[in-house]
Amino acid sequence: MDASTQTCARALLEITPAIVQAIRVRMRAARLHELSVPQFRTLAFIGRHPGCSLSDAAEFIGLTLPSMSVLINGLVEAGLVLRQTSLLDRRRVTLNLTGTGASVYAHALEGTLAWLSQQLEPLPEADKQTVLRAMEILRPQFLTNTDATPIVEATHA
Amino acid sequence: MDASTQTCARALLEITPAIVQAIRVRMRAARLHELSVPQFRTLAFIGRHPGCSLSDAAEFIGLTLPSMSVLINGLVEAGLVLRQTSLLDRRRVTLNLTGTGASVYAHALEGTLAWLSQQLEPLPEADKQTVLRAMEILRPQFLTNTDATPIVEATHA
DNA sequence: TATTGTTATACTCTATAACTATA
DNA sequence: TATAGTTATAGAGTATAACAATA
Repeated sequence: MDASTQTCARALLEITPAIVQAIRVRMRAARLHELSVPQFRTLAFIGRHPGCSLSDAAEFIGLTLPSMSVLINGLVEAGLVLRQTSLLDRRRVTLNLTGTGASVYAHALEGTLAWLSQQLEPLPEADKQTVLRAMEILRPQFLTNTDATPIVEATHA
Repeated sequence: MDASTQTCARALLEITPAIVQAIRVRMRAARLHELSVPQFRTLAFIGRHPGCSLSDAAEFIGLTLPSMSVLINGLVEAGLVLRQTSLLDRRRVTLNLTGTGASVYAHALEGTLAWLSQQLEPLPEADKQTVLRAMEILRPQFLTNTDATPIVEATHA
């Protein structure tokens, strides 16, 4: 293991949790949309993968199946997600955003992006490009399965 | 707000929570060191700022004072942190790592870094440099007060 | 028998509100 | 009166274990 890898890992371990904590604090403060970070990420995933299963979401988000089941339950009760038994395999569940879910997600995304953009705005253009490239580099290392889910039974009610 | 800022913000919002979730899962799986991500970050902060107060830690980590009080309580009970009343201002509390705390932190850091390095190792050298530079760019935007705490009453028992 | 998901239970994390002690 | 911290209480998030339904 070379030195640059270690240095890079150490920087990631120090900085990324601070960024996420800042996002969490901000999302909690903005009472407009009552979403936790995992709920937000789950809505995003379902939006990108209409008709996905519970397991798909759990694997992508990094939660156990029971935890995701509970999380989804909350989103269903809040009217943001539609959960239906799959017609092809009655063991499976089919997840879609409701109209409300899509708009709540869009609203939360907009608000969080606006705040995050404010934080980044003072940076020189070159720095923003560097950050963007870094994220693109890291994406495949940490986001598995981004587009592997078959799009079936999408209703997007 | 220009487009590159928005794009950059969107990428950060998508990728960093996934990285942190992966770190969380990994830290939980490695039962060697029973530390949550906030506990780990708090130990790191106290290690870098011996003799810091509860408020210092709370502000840096991004928790409320009661939440940090509870978190510290857990670390004290686990024998990782020494909490003493300040001699200069008896309202304040002075935090230091115990010997156990320092070694538990070092061990957790080592284990997590080893895993994280494995994830990064396949990347080309140039990409690692880009990621490292991105983290250095983001550090001052999201890590307040990194070195502002006066180092007093450090015992490091 | 294997797979998908849910329920039961418990523990951690975190917040707000109310309080104590010190300045 | 203001500040530093704790305690009380409650709610959300997550895990493991046990279960039910379907393939």
